[in-house]
Amino acid sequence: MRMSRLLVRTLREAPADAEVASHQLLVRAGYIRRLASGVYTFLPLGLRVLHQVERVIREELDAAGCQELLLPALHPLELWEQSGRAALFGSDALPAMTVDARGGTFVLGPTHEEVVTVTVGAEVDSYRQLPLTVYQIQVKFRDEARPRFGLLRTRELIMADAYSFDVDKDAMQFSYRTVFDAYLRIFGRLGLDVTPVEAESGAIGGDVNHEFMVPSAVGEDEFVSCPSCGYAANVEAATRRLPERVGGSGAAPTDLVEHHTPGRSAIADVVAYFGDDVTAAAFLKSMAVVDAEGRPTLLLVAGDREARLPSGWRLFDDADFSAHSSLVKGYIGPIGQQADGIRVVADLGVGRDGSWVVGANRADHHLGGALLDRDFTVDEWGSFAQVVTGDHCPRCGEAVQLVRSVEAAHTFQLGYKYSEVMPGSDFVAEDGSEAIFSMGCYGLGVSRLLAVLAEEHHDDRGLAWPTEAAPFQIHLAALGAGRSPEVAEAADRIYDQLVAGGIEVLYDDRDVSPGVKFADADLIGTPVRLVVGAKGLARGVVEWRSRTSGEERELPVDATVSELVGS
RNA sequence: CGGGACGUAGCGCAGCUUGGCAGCGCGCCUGCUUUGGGAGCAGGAGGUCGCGGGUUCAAAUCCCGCCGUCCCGACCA
Repeated sequence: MRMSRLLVRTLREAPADAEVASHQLLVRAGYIRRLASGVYTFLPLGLRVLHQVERVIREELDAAGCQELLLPALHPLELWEQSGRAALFGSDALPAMTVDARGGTFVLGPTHEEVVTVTVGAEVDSYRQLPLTVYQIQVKFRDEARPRFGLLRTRELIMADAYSFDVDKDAMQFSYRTVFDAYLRIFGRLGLDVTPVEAESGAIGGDVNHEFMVPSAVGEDEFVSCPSCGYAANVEAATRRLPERVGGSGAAPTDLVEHHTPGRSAIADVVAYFGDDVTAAAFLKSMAVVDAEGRPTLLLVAGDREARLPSGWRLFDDADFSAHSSLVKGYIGPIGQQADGIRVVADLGVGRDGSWVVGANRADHHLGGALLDRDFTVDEWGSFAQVVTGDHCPRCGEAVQLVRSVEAAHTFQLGYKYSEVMPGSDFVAEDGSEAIFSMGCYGLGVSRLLAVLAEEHHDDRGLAWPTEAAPFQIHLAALGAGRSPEVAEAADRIYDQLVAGGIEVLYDDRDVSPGVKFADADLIGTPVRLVVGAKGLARGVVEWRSRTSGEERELPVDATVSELVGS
């Protein structure tokens, strides 16, 4: 590609709406442009990187035995009603993406489990056709409340999503592992340091699932990592263990004392009421929730910890509160809850010795001196506090640390979640009985990967793409070609021969000063820069330079092409 | 959805407090000179000052409403 013809304009300054390095550089180097908040155009350079990433994905998924297809981006709303997710997505997200057209109401597809299940279900009638894993690379739409950081969090995004169909759970787990491994190879080839972590499944559903995390300061996720045993889990799913108890505190039992605490329902406010002698750790945070089975539950966590709501649990809404008069919003406490049919579950940390300050279940009042087992009881113990750095690994007990990261992919063992609700998911099993698919699904954020790659591979001068993702392999710059026919002739010849040799070359044939060419080459970030100039030509060489390492070599003019094409 | 900030030429910004000819740098066009790390000189084009309303002799500037954009939080398939 001759740069004089390429649709690219590099910017010396980043636009004011770009906050993080990846966003600034992708815009400055002319890869992307914003059309609306969270909606981006891929200019030719950006599209080339996108195609490179897609190529790696296709090669690895194809090699793993997956088949590519393309599902519609527009889904009949009925499909979402059949799966029950139209309601699950709530009152705003899905309706915001519905389109009324002649022929019905459609949804701008946010994800494709429903469509793929009915599609494959219509084609597969026998176990002989299984196992089967299909994938697509497709645009998805999400009613993103807050688009952020350029391509990292958008309302329209490109995703590679695979779906496996198997005869039973064991076979599904084998397929899961196959795609899982393919994803690891994809990230490896793209030069990304990825950690698979245990995660919550959210609205996709299913049992076992993993997020593929790339550690990054701009990440919106955090995962818990154990340097000792390798345990890794999203903070939303991570659990901890308490160290062995060495003995009771010996603290004397205290009396239950009522305190008048009007308007102080937040822990920090109550702590302020008590002053310096009591810390947040002495308060019992009591949250009214509905657990995954729909049971009204009181969740207890020490006041200095954040609670972690397991998947499927939700906070009380106003209707729940009016149905349970024993729970007074803002002044909830555990005392006597079982009598009102409320199950009490507590984080392990609540098992410590000593007294607690608790809500009095009476407006504007708290109780001090509450003791476990004397004043309140716990029906079930677990790890319900959000894990923090220094907590103990649930597997090996060593101290864990938190790692900020970007979620690059998410894989799920769905099992029968979709096949039992979507029509056509049945097939005849080997023994002649009727069975339904055991499924897995695997999403990889393709457009987001551009941001992650740019974030991880850049310096203060610009981007520095890994070879597999680079828009071009070689950036060829001719210096002063306008006043030196020899330079122009040599550069043209090298360009033609490199292209003939199958190498993707960006040829800077523009009539601009050397400084501009060097600066643009650094900004655009092609792995190798070749410079043809009068200086080098006089000594019979062209200059080779690595964008990432800065290494420089001189190649004989006549051997340049053969050396580069050969390697 | 809650909190905050911003909106002036393609990009980055000043001007607004105290109302009075719409500016600067980069980029763009023409010419000449220059040419190994974002060149110099000369000339030029480009604006509904986000939109609507109000106050005023006069509004980029003051007031009201709306829209858009970014940041923090909530949410996140």
